[in-house]
Amino acid sequence: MKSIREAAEEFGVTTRTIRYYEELGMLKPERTGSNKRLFSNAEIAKLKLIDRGKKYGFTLEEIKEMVLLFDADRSGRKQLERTIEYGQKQIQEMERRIEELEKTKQEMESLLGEFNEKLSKLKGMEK
Amino acid sequence: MKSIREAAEEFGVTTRTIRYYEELGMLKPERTGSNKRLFSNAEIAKLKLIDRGKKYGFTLEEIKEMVLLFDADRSGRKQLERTIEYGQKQIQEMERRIEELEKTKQEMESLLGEFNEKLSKLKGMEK
DNA sequence: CTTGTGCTTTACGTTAACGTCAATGCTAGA
DNA sequence: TCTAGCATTGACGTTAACGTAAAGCACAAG
Repeated sequence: MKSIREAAEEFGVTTRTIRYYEELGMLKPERTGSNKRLFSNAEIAKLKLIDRGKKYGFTLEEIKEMVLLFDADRSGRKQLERTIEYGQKQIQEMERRIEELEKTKQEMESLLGEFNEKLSKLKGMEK
Repeated sequence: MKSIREAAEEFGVTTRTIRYYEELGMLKPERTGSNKRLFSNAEIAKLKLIDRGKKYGFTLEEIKEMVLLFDADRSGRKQLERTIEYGQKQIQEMERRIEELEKTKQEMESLLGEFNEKLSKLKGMEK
């Protein structure tokens, strides 16, 4: 069980940020007797998901949907099926993004290739 | 040469958005005699880069740096070297993001694997 | 010629994702 | 017991990335 400060430092965010995520319903930390937040392993795992999600440009609303996969009441079969279906959509979206990233990366690499050629020519000329 | 409207429609954004990118110095379209914007292939290529960049969460400021690789005055050797160096950094950053995306994707896949097991058990029980 | 349609700039409005500040409360240590 | 250092909940401020509205210019159709 970690305090809000420990959790915040682990992910390089402020405590305000963590409280904000709670406001949005993404986190549900327990409380101590004196009303202070306590973060279990499960809540820390959700923070990890949020951290990653932000880095590649999902909105908090989109991330929330993912996070809820960890929270969902999976007791019923119907609920379980819906969760799986939604999860698969998320995975497809990630695959799409990976492809686009690689496409752009390749474009930049070929652009840099051209620049390198130009540079070689310049080097050849100056001797 | 495309009009601002054609360019906007090609990327599913408004004309306001395109003017905003110009405000930020990311685009420099030519003008007609009556002061209307005209987008060459090079400007459209930059818009393509912006479009991609946004999709995986680079800020416009970050994207601007990339776009400037296309614009840079590459006449001098020093300038060319700097451009190449910067481009390589951008590529590394993309590689980092691709790795993270794949890591998260795998985590979600294993989570979904667990759910599928649970679902199988439920199905087994109900018969 | 004027009416409509689309472009122009200028300027203020909006939303997400926090930052910052104020007022208050617990609690460990001098 | 008092105070320093954390936590708490409001509440208002800020920035990026546009949206929206106003006022005017250009030009093709009727």
